[in-house]
Amino acid sequence: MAEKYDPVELDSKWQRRWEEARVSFVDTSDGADKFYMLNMFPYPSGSRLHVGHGRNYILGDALYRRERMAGRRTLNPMGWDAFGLPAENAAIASGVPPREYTTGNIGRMKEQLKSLGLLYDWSKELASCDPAYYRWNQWLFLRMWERGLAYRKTAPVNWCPGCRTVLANEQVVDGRCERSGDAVEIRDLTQWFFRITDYAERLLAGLENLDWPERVKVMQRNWIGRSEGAEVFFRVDALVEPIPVFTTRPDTLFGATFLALAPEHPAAARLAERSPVPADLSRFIERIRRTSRLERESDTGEKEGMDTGITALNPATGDSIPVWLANFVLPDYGTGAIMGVPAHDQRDFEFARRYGLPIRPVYRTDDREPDPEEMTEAAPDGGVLYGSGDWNGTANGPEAVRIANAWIEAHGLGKARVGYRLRDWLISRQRYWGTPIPAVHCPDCGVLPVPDEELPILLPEDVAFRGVEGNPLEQSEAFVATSCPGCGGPARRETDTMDTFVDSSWYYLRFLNPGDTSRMVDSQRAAKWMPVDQYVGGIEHAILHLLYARFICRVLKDLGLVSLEEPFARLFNQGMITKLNPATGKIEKMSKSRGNTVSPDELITRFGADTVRVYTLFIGPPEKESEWSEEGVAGAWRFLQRVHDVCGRALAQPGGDLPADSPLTRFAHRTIQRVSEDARRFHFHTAVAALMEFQRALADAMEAGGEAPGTVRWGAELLVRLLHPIAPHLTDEWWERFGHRTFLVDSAWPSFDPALATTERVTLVVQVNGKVRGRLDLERGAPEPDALALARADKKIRTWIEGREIARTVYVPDRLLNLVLR
RNA sequence: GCCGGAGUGGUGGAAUGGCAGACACAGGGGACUCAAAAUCCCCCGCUCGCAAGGGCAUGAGGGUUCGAAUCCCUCCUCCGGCACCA
Repeated sequence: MAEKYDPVELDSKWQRRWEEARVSFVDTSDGADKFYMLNMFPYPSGSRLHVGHGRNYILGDALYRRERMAGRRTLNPMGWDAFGLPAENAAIASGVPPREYTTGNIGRMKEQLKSLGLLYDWSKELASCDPAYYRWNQWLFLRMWERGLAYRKTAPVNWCPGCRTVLANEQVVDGRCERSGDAVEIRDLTQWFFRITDYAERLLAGLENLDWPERVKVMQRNWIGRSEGAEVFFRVDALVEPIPVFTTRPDTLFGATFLALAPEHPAAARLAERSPVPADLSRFIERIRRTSRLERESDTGEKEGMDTGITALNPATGDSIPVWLANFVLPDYGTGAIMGVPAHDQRDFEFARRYGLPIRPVYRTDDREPDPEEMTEAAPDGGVLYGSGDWNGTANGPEAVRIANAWIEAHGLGKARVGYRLRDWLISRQRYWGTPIPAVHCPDCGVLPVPDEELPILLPEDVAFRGVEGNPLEQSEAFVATSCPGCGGPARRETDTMDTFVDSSWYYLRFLNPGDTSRMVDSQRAAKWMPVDQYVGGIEHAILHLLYARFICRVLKDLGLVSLEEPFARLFNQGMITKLNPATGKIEKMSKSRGNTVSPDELITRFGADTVRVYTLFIGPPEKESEWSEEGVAGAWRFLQRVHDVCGRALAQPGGDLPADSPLTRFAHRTIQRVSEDARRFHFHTAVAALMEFQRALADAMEAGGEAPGTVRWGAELLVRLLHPIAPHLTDEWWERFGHRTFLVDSAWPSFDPALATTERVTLVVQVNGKVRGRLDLERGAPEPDALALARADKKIRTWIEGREIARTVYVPDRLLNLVLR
């Protein structure tokens, strides 16, 4: 009987050995056979990892080990997305300084990752809160500023009263702060932005050839939200300059019966002044502006507006049309002003009906002109243009838009234009724990960039958090007081810090030269190692992080630092782990706040890391969500016990030569094929199933005897090799006991002989009229006549075909014979 | 509302045009044991039948095909994303 399987001892033994041998170290100055594998770097939170987090890392490590065994020089680095609000909130709650808090969390989290047997190249570890890292955020910011890609503007912004900071649009979910859940207010503040909209077209085009999940690409496409149309100028009484309007339907220009501006529109206040009812309009503007984003968005049905009493000119018809202010016109999309075409736009229709504005159809079908009086909703697309001058008779569609655009341009009334839903990236945060923005405010010279030589602008560490209102950096006179880089006079530093998504938008490059003090990116190493070949992380980053990273990579390309636009060649999003929430009685995503977490720590102590890994990978297809089961863990444990046991018995067998052809060797080759294909698709759950079957076959063969000497031993060694990416500790142990002196990650992934990955005999399914009526055992590759003869002779099948004519046979060799009667 | 994805035993799931339910979990039975634990073996979709065997079954309905969980159409449900985007 083999000795007891003691996983805890094996865990510590092999984790120590791997670390001592620096088994995961990669020299990135050499790019030969490179494979860059990357898990999204985590935020080092104060709570322990649960098995839901574990899935991401275990999957990554299995892929990494498998890629190593396939012979690639695989880089698998890890770092820390270490800036962010929780550390600052902890400082406010408990007084622990953010750096101390963060450093402590990193230490604990690193130990936890190691306890799962994950092999990261820790020599490249980085943390975004390290000045050696964030100084390059500042450097990048300055380069972007020089190029007009970073700029300041006063804008109505999303303000989270709970976090006391501005949020990006992406961080507002259902009108609430994605982090704290507070209702978001609208405030006017001067903020720093990155001009991501300049890159909208390139970001959209780049999606085409990415090997990414389709759903993520679709989400990004929708987020960028490209639409083709035209910008048309409307002359307005009482204003000198015309109001530009963006429309995707320039072909309906003759049907525009009113103009509507967002209350936030720059011209709205001036229109109010010159209107017959200035006070009413001012109140309306104020009321809409103060409305929180939540209310304005939840208010989907209520379209509200106010007539300015001023008129504009429809440039196509020459008619006077009223100018309104309306709450459904968004200030930050298009031009913040629309032409209202009630006959052909549902929103405009509802607005026109509510306020009695004229409705003028411009498309008709089959000689029937729609009667505005009878319309209950905007007309559906279709028909041909009428009442539209030269455009009359054109069918609804792209051609009509083309004709309209040409006419508008020819008459100098506007131009064809592409609009995007995407808005510029607001990067200012009125918080402490982030990268200081390297700008200086001088009373004489204005806002000036910090000279490169002064970088990094260090975050002061002696700042008070408890009982402090506003941005803590403003409290630090030592930080704020400086001299102007222009005139040398007294000046004040910018106290906003950068959104932490800036940190995570280029860290994948920094793993190639983490300690480099002379430059942000090592272009030569980047040329050798980029792109990341396989990126693994949660679907929750489908838009934010992944879009920003693709943007910054393009900026770095334009700066000449890298030569590629797409940083992540392949992306994989693992599904969440769910579990019953005792509070709600529902199956929900595992999270600390829901109180339904399972800690890997206890499981590792009881069963060892390999059991946690096997079960996590076995639980289901990794791209889907899966429910955690305590009982399932025990099943994984039993499997590893059996592997241990079968290896123990195989050790007593003679080792040696490649075994001869036998049922077991054929099953083994088939298993290599299955596991290899499954691993390529990340389907470790079916790979584990195949290995469970193989383990059983091996044990049965041992029991039965009859295999040639050496075959069983060879099979056990094969089992250990195939199982290594999934259960590394147990398998490295047995690899050593079997007399090998290498680590399994440094051994070759087994290859199979296609001729042996099949059985010699096959079970042929015999169908009669498509229904299974029997099975035949015959030699692989048997010709159809042989199979047919056997089928006719079969007693069971005969009863089904007796006395009837076979009209047709369908024969799929080695699989199926279908007899179609009559 | 629009755009994606999914729906298979008691449960997680397998099979992506060719034997539906691999592999597990739970459950039932048995072996070993003084006993228990552990371990091992057998059974395990529904239904008719003593049995041999038959019928039904992959959310619902229809279609294509010799053959459909898989492809197509309509509908239902659930999950995710977006949502006055002009």
